[in-house]
Amino acid sequence: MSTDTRTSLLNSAEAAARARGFDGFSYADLAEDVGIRKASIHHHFPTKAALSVALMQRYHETLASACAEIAQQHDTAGARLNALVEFYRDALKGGKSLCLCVSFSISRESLSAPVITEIAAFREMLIGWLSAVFTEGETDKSIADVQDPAAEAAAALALIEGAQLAARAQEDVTLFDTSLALLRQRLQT
Amino acid sequence: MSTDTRTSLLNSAEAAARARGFDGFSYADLAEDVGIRKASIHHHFPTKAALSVALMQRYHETLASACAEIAQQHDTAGARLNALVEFYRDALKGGKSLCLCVSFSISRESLSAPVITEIAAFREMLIGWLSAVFTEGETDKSIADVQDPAAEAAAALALIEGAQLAARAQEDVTLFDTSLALLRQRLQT
DNA sequence: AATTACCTACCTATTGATAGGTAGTTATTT
DNA sequence: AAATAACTACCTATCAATAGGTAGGTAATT
Repeated sequence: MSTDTRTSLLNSAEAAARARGFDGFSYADLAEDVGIRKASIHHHFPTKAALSVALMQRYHETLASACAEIAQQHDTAGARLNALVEFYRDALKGGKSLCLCVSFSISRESLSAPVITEIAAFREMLIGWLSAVFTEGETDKSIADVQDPAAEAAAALALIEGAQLAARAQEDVTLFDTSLALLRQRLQT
Repeated sequence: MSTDTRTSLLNSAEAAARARGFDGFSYADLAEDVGIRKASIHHHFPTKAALSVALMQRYHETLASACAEIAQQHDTAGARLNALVEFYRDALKGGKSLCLCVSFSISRESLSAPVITEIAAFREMLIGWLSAVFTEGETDKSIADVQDPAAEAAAALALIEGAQLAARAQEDVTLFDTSLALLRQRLQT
């Protein structure tokens, strides 16, 4: 069975939002991309606000799963953090796309309350995961010079998202790598 | 003499762009804010593209001046980097505003070529300044554990911009401070 | 006489959203 | 088994609001 329309719409909207931001894509864009009429999108998502909530929720779930899978596939903290960095690097799509959370944050004033709540929940999930990784990295010595895990987690997330932004600013993935060189150096994979 | 209209327009546009992104403000918004008619804006800036170029150029100059002033007012590298961090913290406006370069980067596809060039120039200026600061911090020992200055500069910029983004995502300045705690710890001010 | 800085009045294209209709499928009743 | 009812997934046509931009005029300054 091919992808159902609802999923196709979410896929198209996610790609558009991550490439152009919340105010940078329209129902007309999605309609053309998916191959149905603009008005028909409202059958699946009554408003753009509802669409963005669904988008953010799915993104949250996807990343929570990805984190869980990473934790399962790698047995040292250094390898896990490295895998998350790789995940974010792939998400860049060569400097053309950002983390959905980042591109939504810029248009914060255009977002509905549930989306804002969902963004906070997403960030807390990631910070929590990173915090656990740093705690573990201190124990298993697979991350060098670990300070307070909570501070490390907040800094790591800011660094990764900032590195994505650097790459996006000039559409050049190598800027992501340059920005993350020092963090990667600390990791034993 | 009160501020001339052109400057008022730039001020209003800069605040709007930093709070809502490039696609998040319109000539109608500016007109209302500044107190002239929408069509009159075209007298000062023929197109939105021209306005955004002027915006980015002025921003570049402002920050270059700010960096120069910081270098003049502080005599250790640690104090200088700390001052830049403070500058970016103030620019946050309590988590409601971002660095213009950051909010423009998200809407990269909506921007004209000259703006993209200007963004690159702006980033190179800042990276250069930071690089010099780290080199100096290694010499005067006012920044702890300095690795390769170029890598440190790229990481510091990503971290600062990422920290801004964290604060913007939840409209909470303390997230900026949490993200930057480890960097600040390294600085002797 | 030009130039500057605004104005009114308008234009076209696009935005998200609505109303109302039509096939085709599924479930319920007779 | 046939008829009815409801639902799903789309459609066309249209809406008011807003987008950036243009034409042409006016009043003041240089």
